[in-house]
Amino acid sequence: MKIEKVIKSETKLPLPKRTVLNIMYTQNVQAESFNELLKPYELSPEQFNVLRILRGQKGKPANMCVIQERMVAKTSNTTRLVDKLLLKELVTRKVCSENRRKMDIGITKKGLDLLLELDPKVQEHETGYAKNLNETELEQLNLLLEKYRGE
Amino acid sequence: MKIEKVIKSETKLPLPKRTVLNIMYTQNVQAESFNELLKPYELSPEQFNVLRILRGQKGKPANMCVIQERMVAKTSNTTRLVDKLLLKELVTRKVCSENRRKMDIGITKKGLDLLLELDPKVQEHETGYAKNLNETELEQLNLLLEKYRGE
DNA sequence: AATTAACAATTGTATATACAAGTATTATTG
DNA sequence: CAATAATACTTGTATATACAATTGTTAATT
Repeated sequence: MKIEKVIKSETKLPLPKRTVLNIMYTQNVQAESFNELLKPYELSPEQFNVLRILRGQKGKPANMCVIQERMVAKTSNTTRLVDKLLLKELVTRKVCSENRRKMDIGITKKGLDLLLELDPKVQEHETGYAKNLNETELEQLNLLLEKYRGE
Repeated sequence: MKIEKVIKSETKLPLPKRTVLNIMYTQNVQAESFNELLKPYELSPEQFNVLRILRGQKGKPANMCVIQERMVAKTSNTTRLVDKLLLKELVTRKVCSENRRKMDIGITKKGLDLLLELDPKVQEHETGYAKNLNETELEQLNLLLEKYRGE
């Protein structure tokens, strides 16, 4: 669906505005379907993200600031995110022995099992969109987005 | 900046996941800078969006459901958004005479003036990103995003 | 015409997020 | 080595958002 149709605009938008909206809307669509996927598991996307970061640590616990810097959307409240995961017994938290200001956050067996269960569904979500483009187009899209951000 | 660097991943991500994250991150970057732009005016992006929709009506008032369907992110609470704008006297609200279930929302002079003041800054924000790509690339990006959504 | 269904908007509530201030610990510096 | 600064995390508070339930109004059905 063209973006003009999404926002019910009769006139064709100027290209810069069109692009801004297209990116915004695409992310919205993507996020929404991801949310649906997670809903039965009562995980928010951010909580899922934290779990995946922890698994990526391969046993080595992560500090709060490490988690924070690895998240796509740098949320301002990792503490409360981890609180929620603790309640569900998906992670562990203890004071870091080397630096008592820091916290060691680890993922539990239950957390790993949950991720394992989610893996195929997440994969499906990702490839579901990706299959709409061929490999060259996907590479192109990634390239254009990076260039667009201008970093 | 490559997306792997953003999330501090040492290994190259598979293309589908890479794309999902790239879209998410690009939207984040864009949204953040737009937020910065609006902050001095104490407007949230959603509030701004509503104002712009109302201006687009060219005098003709809009009902709640019209506003809702024109928003990029279909928020679940247009009422409270409009409440906020009312408090700032940027919009008016009265019961629709033809159908008393509906509300007629209009933009005030003050609202129009605010938009007028914002226009150049918003334009700058949009073209700021757009100038990182040439016109062909921009068209390409829009096309790929639409195709990616697969609608 | 009375009853039921559908529609448009609002309100309640629980949860999430943003931002600032606070606490505890470690590092720096005069 | 005491004082100050910096770091890592937590907490408070105000606002935002999601979702369900509610209210008031109009349309459809019997």
